[in-house]
Amino acid sequence: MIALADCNNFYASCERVFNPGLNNKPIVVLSNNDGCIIARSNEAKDLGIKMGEPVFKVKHIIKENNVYVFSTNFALYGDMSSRVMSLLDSMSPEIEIYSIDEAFMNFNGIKNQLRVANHIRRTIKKSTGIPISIGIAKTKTLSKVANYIAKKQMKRGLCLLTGHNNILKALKCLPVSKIWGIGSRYSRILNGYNIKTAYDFIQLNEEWVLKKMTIMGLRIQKELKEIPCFSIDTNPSPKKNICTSRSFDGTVGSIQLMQEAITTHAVRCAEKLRSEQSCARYVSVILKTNPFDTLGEYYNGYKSIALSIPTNDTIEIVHKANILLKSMYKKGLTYKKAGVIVGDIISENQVQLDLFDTDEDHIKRKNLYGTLDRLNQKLGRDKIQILGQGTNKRWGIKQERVTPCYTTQWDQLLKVHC
DNA sequence: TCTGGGGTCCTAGGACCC
DNA sequence: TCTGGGGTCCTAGGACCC
Repeated sequence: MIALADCNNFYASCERVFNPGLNNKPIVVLSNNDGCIIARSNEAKDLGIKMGEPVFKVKHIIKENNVYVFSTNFALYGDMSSRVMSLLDSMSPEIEIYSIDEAFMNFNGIKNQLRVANHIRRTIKKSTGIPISIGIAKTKTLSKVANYIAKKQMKRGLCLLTGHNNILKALKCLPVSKIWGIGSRYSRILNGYNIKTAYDFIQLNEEWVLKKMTIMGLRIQKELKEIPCFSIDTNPSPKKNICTSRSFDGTVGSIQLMQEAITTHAVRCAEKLRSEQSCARYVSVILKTNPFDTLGEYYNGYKSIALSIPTNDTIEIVHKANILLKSMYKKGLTYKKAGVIVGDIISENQVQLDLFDTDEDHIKRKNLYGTLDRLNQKLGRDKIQILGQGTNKRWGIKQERVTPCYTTQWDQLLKVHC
């Protein structure tokens, strides 16, 4: 059995912890630049304020009802999250932290599951001030359903969803759009076939689901039919890419301002890489014009570039990001959003060393063979050899292929090579 | 006037190799 | 000169989540 613990209205609840006078009052938390609503207390939900709605559309509701408005404070939310998660961890044999405010717990073999869940709930509330709901069921997707019921019906924030008939009954009341993994797009498609509820969805032919909704859709369907397809991942794999991006407070046209933004984001990416003790093999820059400006040209640029060596070095990442920016930037356009992605992330102490170069003259200048000699000397063994030349398919550049080399002496290698 | 940020997974199709 | 198919890697884009 799987239990899903989900903090209620997490960001709003965090603000309340430090200001109990806000209890029972409507609260909203806003996104960057105070543009969108990203969290609401129950009172704010009751006023009809929707998730993700732009603030200007609900300004009148906020004013008329004295809704308390907060800008995001991610340092606070992150800290509160760690406290909640470490408590959950201490009370459960296995947990998977799924997001800032959610965790799956392995409840296999636990007797009196509702009583245990209730104990967890009360402990979290007492120790952190954060209210949580817990849904328990046989699969992850069903535990999501159980959690939805726990919140909806205010059953003390608990729901144990077992028994075939009970499950079917619950699925009959659940709109397809509320199923975990089925978003607005698939909901619209399913509704078009008159599939309105989760119950309707599980009646569908499996081949049809596979064809229309890929393997993910089929797994979701099986999970709703009590066949587990997603297991608890207690040791999540490291990130595959890291992104830092922001919308501007308005639009930006000048290349200088864009460079400042890209540089800031690139620096942040490098910091995140180092804090994870990782290196990235490519840098991407994203530029977006204002998608709501129907008159302007919509340009969603996305480009990548190989780094000569996997790196987490700030200077190198900033440099590459700015080169990309210059190649993508179009004069005359104004941009609404800019970002930097670093990807193909590998662990810092398990670096596969490839030597790339963009043209043969450059290789000669850098004296690749000399570099290799020094590298091999440094490593204390004659291990890295040039295997041949070729065009790197991924990046479309000429490349000297060398023996892959896994090393923990990353700092030294960088110093020697650069 | 004002519309979030940070991720993951899957697939189709092209390029390339043998 | 023309012709083939399977496997794999890679990219772009779509869909989703919180």
